[in-house]
Parts: sequence; C-alpha cells; structure tokens
Amino acid sequence: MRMPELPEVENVVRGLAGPLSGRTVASARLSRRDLYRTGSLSLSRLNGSKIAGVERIGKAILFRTSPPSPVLVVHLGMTGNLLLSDGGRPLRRQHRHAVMTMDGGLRLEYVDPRRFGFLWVGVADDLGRSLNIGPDPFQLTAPELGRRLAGRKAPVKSLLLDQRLISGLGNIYVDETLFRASIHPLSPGGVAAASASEMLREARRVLRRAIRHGGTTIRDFRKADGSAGAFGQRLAVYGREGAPCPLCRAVIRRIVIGARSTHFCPNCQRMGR
DNA sequence: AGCTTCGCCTGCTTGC
DNA sequence: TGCAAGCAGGCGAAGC
Repeated sequence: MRMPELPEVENVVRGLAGPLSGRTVASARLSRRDLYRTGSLSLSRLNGSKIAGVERIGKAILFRTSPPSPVLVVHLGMTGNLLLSDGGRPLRRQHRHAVMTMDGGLRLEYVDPRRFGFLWVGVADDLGRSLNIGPDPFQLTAPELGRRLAGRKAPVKSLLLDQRLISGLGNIYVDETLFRASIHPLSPGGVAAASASEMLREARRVLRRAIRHGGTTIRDFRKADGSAGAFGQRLAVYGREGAPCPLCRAVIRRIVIGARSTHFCPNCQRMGR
C-alpha cells in the first residue's frame, strides 16, 4: 500500500513537474463536490491557465499558474494518486474523481478510493491561510523545532503529526524518527524539545532514504514473526509489533496515542526527564 | 489555546 | 465458503 507521506508526495511532484510545466489547461472537471476543501473555487476556473510549476508543500501538491490566476492544491489523503495519461480515450477507471486535460491532449487524473484527499482552488494570497501547513523537516532548524515543542504537554508523537507544527511526517515516519532518536513517543513535547536536533536529524535521514527508494513504501502484510517482506524501505518499528528490535532485540510494542497506532522499542526509547 | 476524540471512507484481513 | 466485524489513518470539526 502506498502511504502518501512526504517522500511519496515528493516523488509524485517530481514526476509531474516536467510533463506539466508550461502546459495550458484546456478543461478541468471534478465530479465529486465533497472533494473540494472548504472555500475552494471550482476546478473549472483553471481553464486557460498555464501551469508554471509543481511544488510540494508538506504533503500537499501545489500547481502554480501564470499569469496570476487561481492555483490548485491537491492533497492525496491516504489513498489518493495523480496519474498522467497521454490523450486517447479515457479508460473507465474506478474512483477517478477529477480529470484535467491539457492543450495537446496530456491528461492528469485524480484517483482516490477512500476520498480522504481534497482539492483546493484559490488565489495564491489565500494559500497560507487556507492550508495552514508549517515548515517541513528540511526547512526547519533545530532551534525552531525546539521552540515549537517548548512548553507543550501533549505526547511528542501527536505533536510531530501536527502539520502546522512540522509538516510532511505521517504515522510511519514519526514512529521511525522517534525510534532513531531514542525518544519515547509518550514523552511530553516540552521534554522532547531538548532532543530537537536529534529528532530533526533522524527525520531528515529517514525521509531522504525513503525519497531515494522511489518514495514508495510498500507495506507488506506482516508475517506472524514480524519479519519484513518486500519493503520499499526498511522499517525498524512501524508495523513490527511483537518482533525484535533491530538494535537490542527487545520486543517492539504497539500502543495507541491520539487514536494513532504507535510502534516503539521500550528498551531503546526512553521518556527523558 | 491546548489537548483529545470522533467521523469521514473503502479495501483488506481476521474470525466465526 | 461466506459474511460481518475490525482495522488502517490524514485531516477537520467538535468538545472539554
């Protein structure tokens, strides 16, 4: 299963930027209104706009336009995908909710079985206010992350999932980051703040490695012994409940924090003080 | 304001 | 074998 966290989104952006940049939108249509984020203009407002560039903002995808006209933001949610096809008759495809056809016939399709994703069309000036997405781990500095966690009592696990505080990390990479940084997921944010530089360093490492591996996280169905199957990326703790820690062989535990499944090594990851 | 919980949604896995 | 329940989680809304 693909989990569109930062590495996967980065991969999608890189794949779209080249083919779409400089193209003019001939027609754009969204067939399910409930996929619009609140406050969005109609997707058809992009008709006639030229795509000036495709960028990633946290886990969201931004399509810049020129001359200044409404921009498009696509968030893939959990199961969303953006697919390019080169003209021809559109194949019947299940769960395809939006189609953008470019001059010349190139087509961009939004497919999302679970519909946790969304689209937003609006003027660039409203972007920040509407999306409210904070800096990602490559933009943040350690002192700034420390300031953002300072005084917070919520578990660091929950705070790292807050896209306003730090963007791009999802459930998988937060668990991996905290493991590599030896921080217990239940540590209060204010306590974990002292380890901001370790967390930032490990977040960047795990994300870079995932991007390098094509950004595809294949989550193999866990075998009984927790052994890894064909992972696109080696996961140390996520999805490995009951399996041995790769560092100390202690048994990986799974708990629920903020309604999110959380995996950690009770021996390697401590609460700090 | 900060923190927590819930609802959204479908596909796959598990259990009876 | 077939069906239903359980689970997965990003995000926004709601409640405290």
